[in-house]
Amino acid sequence: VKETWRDDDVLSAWAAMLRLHARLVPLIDAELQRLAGMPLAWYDVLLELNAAADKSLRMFDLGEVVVLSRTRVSRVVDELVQAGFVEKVPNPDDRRSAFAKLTPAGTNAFRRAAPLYLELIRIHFGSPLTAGDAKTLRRVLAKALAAGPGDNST
Amino acid sequence: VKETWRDDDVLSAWAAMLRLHARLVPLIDAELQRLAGMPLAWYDVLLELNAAADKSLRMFDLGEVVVLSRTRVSRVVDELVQAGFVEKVPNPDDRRSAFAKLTPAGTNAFRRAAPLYLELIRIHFGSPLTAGDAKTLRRVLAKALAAGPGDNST
DNA sequence: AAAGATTGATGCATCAATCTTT
DNA sequence: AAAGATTGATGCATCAATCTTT
Repeated sequence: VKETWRDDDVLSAWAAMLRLHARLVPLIDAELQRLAGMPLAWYDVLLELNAAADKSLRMFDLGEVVVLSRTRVSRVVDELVQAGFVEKVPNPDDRRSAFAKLTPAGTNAFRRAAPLYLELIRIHFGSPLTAGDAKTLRRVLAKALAAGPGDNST
Repeated sequence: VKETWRDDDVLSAWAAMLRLHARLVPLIDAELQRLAGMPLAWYDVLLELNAAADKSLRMFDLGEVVVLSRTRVSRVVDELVQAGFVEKVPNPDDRRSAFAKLTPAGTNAFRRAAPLYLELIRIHFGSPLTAGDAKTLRRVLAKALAAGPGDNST
């Protein structure tokens, strides 16, 4: 194995990421629940739908873009439909599939939650970092991420 | 709120971390299971016990140091006792508490698993990164982590 | 009463099976 | 048969209650 970096750095970075994630995700989730009345999974779906053309996405595509398993997306969208934030729209071009589409209530809920979410990330994740740290972190994590699928493990 | 960094960078870094974690952790866990016959949670506990003085740690301290909830530690250590990798040792100084201690079999299991684990981290996490990337990532994540508890949210 | 730890009950995420349409 | 999606069953993680010792 040819190595271009020291093992220690890669390993420590990995360990630090695991610990940081384990601390921050439950914290942010609980705080978002408290302040905005919705879990992180809801926010994630609302965010992606809000950014999408026509505020709607096929269930399949939503599964690709969101940090949830494709199966989980079905459950979460169900919850959001119950809450009145999303509606299911049949796809006229392919009747196997369906769109999830943000309702006006869903758009409002997202707009109310967004600044609270941003504030939580700033405080809990961003505040110990300098401008350069944040920029660098973004760049390196994006690079690691880009190497991703197309990944043929095994 | 005084800001020293651009929101975009912090937010993108956060999103990238969520996505990278969501992709890598299940992958590493499955691969470690396949190659070494143990889940990540076992490895984590074995690693910490192996590094500890006398290869043993109070359950409480193990909970602090490991990426698992204190409750979960009880379950995982139970599994490891069943597997013969860990034994429970009463604490003579305080009979409320107990030590988890690595058995010789546990030490061997850890020694066999460690190079496989390292290789998985190198391949899936480290390979897209340069030496500088890894070093920087380590530094910045460690900084974010250090800011952590002592954290008075709410 | 608080610290250290475990455990029954619950809730959440995933897997495999299933359904419909292409 | 494969694509898109859902759902019943299962397995894992957490919460709250509990137990023992300090």
